[in-house]
Amino acid sequence: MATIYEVSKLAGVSLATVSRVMNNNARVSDKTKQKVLDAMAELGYRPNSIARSLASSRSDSIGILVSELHGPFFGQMMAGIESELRAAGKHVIITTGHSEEDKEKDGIEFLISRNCDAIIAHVEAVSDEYLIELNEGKTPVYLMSRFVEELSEKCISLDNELGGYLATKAIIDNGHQKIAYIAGPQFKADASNRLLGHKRALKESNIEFNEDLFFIGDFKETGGSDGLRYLTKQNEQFTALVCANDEMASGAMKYAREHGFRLPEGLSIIGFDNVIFANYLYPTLTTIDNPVNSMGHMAAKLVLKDVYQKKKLEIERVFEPTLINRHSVANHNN
Amino acid sequence: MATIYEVSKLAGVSLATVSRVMNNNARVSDKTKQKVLDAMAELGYRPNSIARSLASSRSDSIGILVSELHGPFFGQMMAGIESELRAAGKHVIITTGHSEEDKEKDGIEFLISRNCDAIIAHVEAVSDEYLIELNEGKTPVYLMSRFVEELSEKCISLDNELGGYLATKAIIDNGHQKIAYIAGPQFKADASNRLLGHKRALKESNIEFNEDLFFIGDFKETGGSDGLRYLTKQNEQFTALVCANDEMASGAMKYAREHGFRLPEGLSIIGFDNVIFANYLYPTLTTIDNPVNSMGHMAAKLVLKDVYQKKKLEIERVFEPTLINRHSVANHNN
DNA sequence: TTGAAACTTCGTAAATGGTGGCCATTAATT
DNA sequence: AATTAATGGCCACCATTTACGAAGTTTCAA
Repeated sequence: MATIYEVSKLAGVSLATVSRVMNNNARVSDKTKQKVLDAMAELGYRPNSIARSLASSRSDSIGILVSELHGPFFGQMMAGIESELRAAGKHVIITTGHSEEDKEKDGIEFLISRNCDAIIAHVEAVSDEYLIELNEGKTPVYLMSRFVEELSEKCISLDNELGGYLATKAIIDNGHQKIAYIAGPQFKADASNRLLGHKRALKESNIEFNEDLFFIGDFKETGGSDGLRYLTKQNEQFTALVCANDEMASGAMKYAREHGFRLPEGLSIIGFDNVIFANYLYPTLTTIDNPVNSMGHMAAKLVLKDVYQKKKLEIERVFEPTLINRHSVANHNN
Repeated sequence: MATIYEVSKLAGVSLATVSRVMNNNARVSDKTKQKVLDAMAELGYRPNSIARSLASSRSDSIGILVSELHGPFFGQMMAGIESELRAAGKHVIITTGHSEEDKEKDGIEFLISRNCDAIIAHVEAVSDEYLIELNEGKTPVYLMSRFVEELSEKCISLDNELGGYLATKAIIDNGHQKIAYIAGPQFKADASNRLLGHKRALKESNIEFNEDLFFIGDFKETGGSDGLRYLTKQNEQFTALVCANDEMASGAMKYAREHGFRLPEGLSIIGFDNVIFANYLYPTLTTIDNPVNSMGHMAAKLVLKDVYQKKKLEIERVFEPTLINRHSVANHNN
């Protein structure tokens, strides 16, 4: 690969001038500029971004840490971040944390060691303290779907409590009283906040929270099927099932259909997240919209504003979930 | 952040010795080694992988280029690659090409400029010639889901023609004769090969390919719904619809249900890819399994073998698709 | 017992491919 | 002639790797 040195030689200018042309941060006459560009083209020169980054301690790349690379949730999130940043000429370096503390830390340290200009992380296993300390380092860290008081300026989050409330409220408004709940892993803040919202909605309608109608799943399809199997064995009737995410809802729907429930007449189900395929399930899934893609865009904008000094960007840090009515909830009123 | 220099000072040894301890590629006495390790721990030292990469022109990271970050297909692919590489202590840098030539090239050049030790790319828009030339550079490039004769050693691909054949064959075996086809964008090799397979199956059963029962979609849900709308307006009867991927199949199913088709009695639909949610559609989607996750693992193994000299890995370069029978195809025999 | 060969262990310094500050030089403008 | 714009030339610097070679230590045959 050609180096800047060869370019300068071919163009008959100095190293500094080539660097100036590349970064166009200093005045260079059009004529010399053209000579340099021609030389670059002729040599097929591509700046070595590693060397560049080492010398300037910038990298024009942003690290992203997600729990998993697959699944509709993270896909939408990454896509949102990437498209916004790419439009601004920045690149993205993605790695995973698998919701395990060690791996999350490892991933973050990798991103830091790659001189990322900023990190956007969706972390679930590391502590708030760790994140606070991390933020004192030279690489700013932004958090997706997590709210840490001390870092409130750097969090893009969803009001999960409100979402949990809206889901259960929608069920209650349709006349249900016996309501089961399949939660997500409680160490995840999203999951525990959704549960809080669920409890608030119950309380507001004077429905008692019933431990026998409660199951903690894994946020995957199996969590939904396992959960529903467990719940049906508790000798407690219920007409509706609130699932803490759509994947568990789809698992529950499948299990329900295979075990003779009529949907939604026999069992109403509501999900959370409004992932793409919620609209393709049968019956189409009533759920709570989680605007992850927009949140990804917003996180990227926040980085552009803070780190790259793009001034006039409007930042919105807390997103509100909304109810998406489809056909998986039956009306039991009248 | 502490540097190697500070570590060497604290440990009372030279820079080189610290480097040796880090890479343990040269003999260092246990005593000095311990001193160095202690100093590292005390300073919380983390090697700067950028500097390291510049000096050694290795990076222990592999570039991945996918078309999109979202969607079940790429998610599974990335996850497969990443988990295999991570287990080997390598990191992954992901970027996107959006199926556009410029962006794909840009992405590849970014990865090269980041000193990736290898690139695993799922590219659709760039030409074979470009890829061949690319491979003469110092960064080896591996191709996912694409077969280029000259680079056959570096391609992990699916026999899409066979898959296309199997799908249509399955439909024909169920007694269908009037078969519509919604293809993917024909500049994508996957899509055009699947179509070839479809035509082969038709020919084998002496069914003529009918232009009025053919639509080119975008590989997304809209492609399926738009396609089915178009097809129903052609005044040609058909009892089965072959879709070149599951997402279009789901779009078609939705459109069909909304327009009064009974599934699968009124219209049989088969997909391709066997993405996660195919199993959650209603009716569950009969489709062709595309083992992307395994292919991702295999691509990673290939890199480990070629680039990092892990010898005893078994490599399988061409994967065979298989038919997954579920409930979206009705039997019209007898 | 001894001394040279062989091997360990570790330091020095160059190299990696750029950035960016400073000052000097040259050319164009006023 | 003085000012200003457009370069060139130099050099320190970024954090690390790695050839080279200099000590120090072992081994072993004479």
